[in-house]
Amino acid sequence: MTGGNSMDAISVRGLFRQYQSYLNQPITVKGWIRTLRTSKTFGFIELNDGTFFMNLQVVFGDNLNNFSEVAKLTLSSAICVHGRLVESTGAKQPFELQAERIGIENLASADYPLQKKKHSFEFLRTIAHLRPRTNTFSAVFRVRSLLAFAIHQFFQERNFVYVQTPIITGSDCEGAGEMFRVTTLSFTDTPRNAQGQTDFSQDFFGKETNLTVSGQLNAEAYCMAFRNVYTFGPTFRAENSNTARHAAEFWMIEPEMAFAELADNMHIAEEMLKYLIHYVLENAPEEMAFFNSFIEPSLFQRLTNVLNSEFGHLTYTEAIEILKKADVQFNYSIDWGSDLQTEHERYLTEKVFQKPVFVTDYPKGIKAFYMRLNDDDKTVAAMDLLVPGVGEIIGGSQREERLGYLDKRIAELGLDRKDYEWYLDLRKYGGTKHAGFGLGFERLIMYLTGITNIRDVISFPRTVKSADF
RNA sequence: UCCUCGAUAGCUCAAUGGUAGAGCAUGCGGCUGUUAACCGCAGGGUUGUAGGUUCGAGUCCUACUCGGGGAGCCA
Repeated sequence: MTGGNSMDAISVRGLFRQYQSYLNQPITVKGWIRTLRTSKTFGFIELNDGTFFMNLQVVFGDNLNNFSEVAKLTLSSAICVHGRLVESTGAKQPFELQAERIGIENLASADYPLQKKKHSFEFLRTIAHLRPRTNTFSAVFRVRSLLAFAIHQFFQERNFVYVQTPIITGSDCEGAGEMFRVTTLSFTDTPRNAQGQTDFSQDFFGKETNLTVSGQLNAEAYCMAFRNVYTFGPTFRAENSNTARHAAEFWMIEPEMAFAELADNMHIAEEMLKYLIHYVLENAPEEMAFFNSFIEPSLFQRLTNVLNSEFGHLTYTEAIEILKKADVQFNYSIDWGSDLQTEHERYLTEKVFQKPVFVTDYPKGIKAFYMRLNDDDKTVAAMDLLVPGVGEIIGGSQREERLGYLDKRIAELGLDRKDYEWYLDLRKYGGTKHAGFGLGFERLIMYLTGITNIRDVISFPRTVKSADF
């Protein structure tokens, strides 16, 4: 075989998964030097080939024709090792590669910024192009990849149809936050209409367009054709949010189910979260063990607790009663009608329930227009899933399927009915009960890994005042 | 956007208003089984930026920039 790809080399993952079958065999491995230790006539290399979280220990001696060169290899140099796999006498690994030839593919510059020590997450963010080579980020991004796959698998197993909704949206009616404008108009010579305003009729799409803040409304259209659908894609919010839980660009999963009510919605959300926890524990045991040891010491306990317990349920009104009786001094007052503050949510999920908890039936005044009005005429069939540590990880609702009610709600809020014509059509033509929710993909990763800053679960994070790399 | 803390060597951090240091990393040397190896020596600085106070500023004051934590908004 020609070329230098991994096709003709054994993967470190393969070795770790079944090293017995390679013992005392000659093998070739290609990878990067994570760390190297030498003595006068021998040395050790910890080699990472990208396929596995753990490193392969390579032992080399002065029988190598380029021993002195190898002994001076810098961290992150790329090498090709040919040798024999043997059982290790060291305590920390069951096997090691006794090198017979080491080819040097690239000698890394000595000023390689990652050292054999712990680095702060803040520093690593400044070298986001190199940080995937660290243990932590190697673990985070392999888990992220597995979770993305698991989400598809979860929904596909249940015959949900994956819908790719548009990233550029022409409707300004999604109401989920500030939007990023998409335009080809000149900023120095902006076309104006008779009123002196920007003339978007001359823009690329002939109208004002933005990056999507949610695929939900589009997903509802496909829901009414395929019954159960989900979206999984990037989402953009131009909010000036400076927190560890917000990014300007993030990924969201939005299932939407026809003939479903709020209870079905919560049921699938709980089932999904448990499925995903189970999946990563099963398929990324080394990575999860690393998180449990170095990122959040009680991670396994917490996740096991989630797997083994029923999620809590309470209505917004019940939550208000609990908070009023709470033996805690809150900074924000508790009044029926105002939204729950972070401190309230944390109290509920971390102190009262100590597990994920659904809060349902919020006052209509603090929720979106499309949520289904309850019979009390005061609350809507909304649900937020609060989890310890991260806060709100899921927000969803049963949608208002009754044309008259939706019409009335749009009028009440002073929205322009014209903008919702197609959305109202969905009710006109066979509209059924339906429900769905949005899951923040990064918040999910944070919850399952114990990483506390969203910037550390996105490859190249985009946040306020920061779009490097 | 608000509150709060911070910015000193490549990294992590010290330094009563009075000569800017250490550990790690890097370079060189030593070491026959290491595990963030170990031991010795060396190089490495416009103390975030711009002003100000002072005989003298890393240190005090003002503004700005960037970053951490918290809040709002949300996923």
